[in-house]
Amino acid sequence: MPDAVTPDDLDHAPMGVRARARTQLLADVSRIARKHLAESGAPGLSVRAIARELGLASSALYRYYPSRDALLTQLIVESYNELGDAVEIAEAACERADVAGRFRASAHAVRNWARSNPNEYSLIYGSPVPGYAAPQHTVDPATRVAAVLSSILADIDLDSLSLRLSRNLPASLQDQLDAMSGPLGGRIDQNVLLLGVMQWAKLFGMVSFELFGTFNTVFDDADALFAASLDLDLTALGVI
Amino acid sequence: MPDAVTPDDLDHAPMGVRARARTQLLADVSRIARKHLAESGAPGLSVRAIARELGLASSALYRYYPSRDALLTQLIVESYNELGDAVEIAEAACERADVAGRFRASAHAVRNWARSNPNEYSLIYGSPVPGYAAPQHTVDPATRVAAVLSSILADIDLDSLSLRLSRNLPASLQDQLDAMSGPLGGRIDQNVLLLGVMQWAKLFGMVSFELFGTFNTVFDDADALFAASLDLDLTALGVI
DNA sequence: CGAACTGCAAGAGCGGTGCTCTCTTTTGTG
DNA sequence: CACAAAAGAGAGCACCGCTCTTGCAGTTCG
Repeated sequence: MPDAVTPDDLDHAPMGVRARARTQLLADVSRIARKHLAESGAPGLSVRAIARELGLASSALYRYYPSRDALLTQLIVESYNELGDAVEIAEAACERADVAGRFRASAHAVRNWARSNPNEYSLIYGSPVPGYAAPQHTVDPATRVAAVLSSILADIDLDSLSLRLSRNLPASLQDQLDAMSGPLGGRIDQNVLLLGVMQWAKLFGMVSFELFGTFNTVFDDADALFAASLDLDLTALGVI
Repeated sequence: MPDAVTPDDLDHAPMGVRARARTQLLADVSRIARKHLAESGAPGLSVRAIARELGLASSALYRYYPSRDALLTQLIVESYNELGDAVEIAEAACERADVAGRFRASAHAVRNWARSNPNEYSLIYGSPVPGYAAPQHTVDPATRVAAVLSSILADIDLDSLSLRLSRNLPASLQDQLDAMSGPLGGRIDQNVLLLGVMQWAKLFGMVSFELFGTFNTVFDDADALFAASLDLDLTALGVI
C-alpha cells in the first residue's frame, strides 16, 4: 500500500525509513560513545564495545564512522561546543557593565564544566593523541571560550590596569596581538590583551592542576584557591 | 678454572653472572622504553614491542616488570626527576640575590625541557590515565619544581609586591598556604605565596597551551609570548 | 661432586582492540 | 518487477596486555 503512506509523525523532513534509521543510529552511537567517554575516558572508548551495546557487529559501525578517530573527533567537537555553550550562557547572564561579574562567571563556567565532565575536559585540554591531527572543523568550536574572554577584555580600559609590562613588546608579538583584537570589533589595547592571554592560560592551568591531580596533597580547598585566583586577575585588570 | 676468576671489570659489586645480566636487562628495557615513549608517546608504549626489540619473548619481560603500568610508573618518576634536575641546575647557576634571574631560569628550564621532551611532559602534566593511580613514591619527584619556585619566593619581600589581594583569604586557604611555607625554613608571606602558586599554574598552563596546540594559529612567536609572561610575573612580584 | 632449588626464557593461549573483506539480506527506485 | 544501493554479519589479520606451563641454566647446599 504505497499510496497509503502518510507523512510520518516524525520530524518535518519526509525521510525514508532507511534515512531515518540511519539518523537514529548515528544519534545512538553518539549517545553511547559519550557515555563511554564519560565513564572510561578517551582511551577506553572502543568501537567494538559500542557495537556490542547496540547489538550490532563491530564491522557494521564502519558504515557510519570511517574510523575510531572520526568518532573521537566528533566527541571533541561536541565537548568544545558544550563548554562553549556553558561559558557563553554564563557570561550572557551578566550585565554588560559588570566586567568583573562576566569574568568570574565565565571562569567558573569553565571550571564547573570541567569538574562535571573531567574526561571530556581531558580530551580537549589534556595530552594530544600522538598520531592524531585535529581536523580543520574542530578549530572554530575550540575558540569559543577565548572569544568570550576577549569580548570581556574589550570592555576594559587601559587606564584601569594595575599591572603593565615595563618594557615594550617585540614587534612579532605586537602584530599577533593586533591580529587577535581585530575581529573583536574595536581594537583591544595590547597590554590588556596580553594580560588576558596570560589569565586565559592561568585559568586552564589552574583547572588542569586541580583536575589532573597536581594540586592533590597541597590544596584541598580548591574552591577558595580558584576564587582567590580570579580576585588576583580582576585586581590586575583593575576592575575590582 | 673457577679459582682463576678475578673480580670482574664491572662495578664494585661482585654480583653473580645472573644478577649482572638482570641489571643489564633492566637498564636495556628502561632505555628502549624511554626511546619508544619519546617517539610514540605513552599510548604507543608496548611491552611486546620492547620485547621484540630485545629479542625476547614478551612473557619474559614480566619477570622484570609486573605490568605495563609499572613500566609507565618508572617512566613517570624518571621524567619528574629529569625535569627536576633541569630546573634545579638552571636555578642554581644564578646568583642568590638575582631573584628575577632565578625565576626566569627556572621557568625557561621547564619550558625548554618540555619542548625537548614533549611526550615525557604529556605523561606527567597531561591527561591522567583513567585507571591509573600514581604510587606514593612518584609524589616526591613531582614536587621538585614547586620546591624550587618556593625557594625563590622565599627571597621576596611582601613590600615589593605590586599586586595584592584586596580581600582577606578564607581561613582554610590560609592554613594551606602556611602548611606550604612551613617546610621552606622561613615562612613565606601569604600574598607572595599565593601569587607564586598562580604563577606556577600559569607557567604550566602556558607550556601546555604551547605544546598541546592551543596556541596554534594564534601565536607563532611563542618565545616572545613566554618572555612577556615572565616579565609580567616578575613585575607583579616587584623584582624588576 | 651431585642434588635440590631458584631464576629465566619460550611458547601457547585467552580475551581484547581497530579495521578490512566478502557475502547475504534488506530496502528504495526506475 | 527487476536492479542497484545500502546495511548488516562474520571471518580474518595484526596487534595488544597478561597468564600458564614447560624446559633449561645458574646457584646453593648437603
